[in-house]
Amino acid sequence: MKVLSKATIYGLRALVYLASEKDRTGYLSIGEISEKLNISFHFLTKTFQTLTQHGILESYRGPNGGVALTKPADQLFLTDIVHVLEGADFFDKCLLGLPGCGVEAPCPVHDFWKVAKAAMKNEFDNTSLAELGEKVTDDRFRLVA
Amino acid sequence: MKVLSKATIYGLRALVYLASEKDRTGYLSIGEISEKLNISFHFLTKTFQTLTQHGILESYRGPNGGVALTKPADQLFLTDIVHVLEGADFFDKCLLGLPGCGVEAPCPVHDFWKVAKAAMKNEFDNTSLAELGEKVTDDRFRLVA
DNA sequence: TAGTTTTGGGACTTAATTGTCTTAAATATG
DNA sequence: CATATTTAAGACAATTAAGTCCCAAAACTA
Ligand code: FES
Ligand code: FES
Repeated sequence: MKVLSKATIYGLRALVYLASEKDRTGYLSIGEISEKLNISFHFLTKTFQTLTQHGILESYRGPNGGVALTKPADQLFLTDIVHVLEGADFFDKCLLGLPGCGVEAPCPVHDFWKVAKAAMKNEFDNTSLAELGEKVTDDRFRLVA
Repeated sequence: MKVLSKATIYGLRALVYLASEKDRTGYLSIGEISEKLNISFHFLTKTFQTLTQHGILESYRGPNGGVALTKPADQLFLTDIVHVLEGADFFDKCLLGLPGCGVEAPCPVHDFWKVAKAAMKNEFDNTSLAELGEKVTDDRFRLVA
């Protein structure tokens, strides 16, 4: 069950890492993050550019530059990130790929899919980067294979 | 939120169509199904071959040939189809793409993802093609755009 | 048997995703 | 000002997913 693209997965892992290092002041370089998380530097850079353009991250160039969250991690939720990286219609898709789920006539799996989607959206809406970052800081949860 | 591949989506739509036409005896041709559902004939044929090879469908060649469910539609569940078309590990994937979800150390979203996955698996386990086919027969649910 | 219909299987093409690389722009330091 | 560091931007390559096509094999019809 592949729900998220690689770009989103890497972006999310990197953002959680950023949140988990909240004690460190200033910017964290993409080089460090990609190395620690074992993600391709260039690929992560592209994803981070998207996040910067959409106001999730701010970036700074040059020595001691890098990226930082634009807001406190407890004000950034999974839904925010997923909407940027997967599109605003992320939670509006028909399980059978038909257009207009919830708008046009439902497909035969709509009844339960609607419920499943709503439950997932609710979790994404209420899960902050801060919450996830703490779990990593506490070291009982992994961010890398 | 793209959960299923096109092959699975088409296969599923076609199987539900098959279940919805349960009054018709004998085989239904792939040509008819692909036409009614607006699916590429050749692409659907490939997916049907996979389903035939895995005992979900039986096929018959020649005039009046086609495909038919191997079992009554109330004995075929979404999980069966998805396991054939998406792989046996469909419900065992980490949301963040890490290997060994539920086996190795959990990632920070594991707690809620585990629950969401289990809920979905439960629905897939208990939803039969018969149930979905009926909804289509009753004509309040669509299988095509 | 010849011809038609239908699935089977594989080669092939196209499109999307994923990953790599190169160069430019901004910033800091000496 | 020259050089090093770091993100920005986009070209390019590799891989995977999606879709098309051709011909063989099986079965029926006449
Ligand atoms: S219409 Fe298919 S899930 Fe809503
Ligand atoms: S380990 Fe990531 S969801 Fe289970």
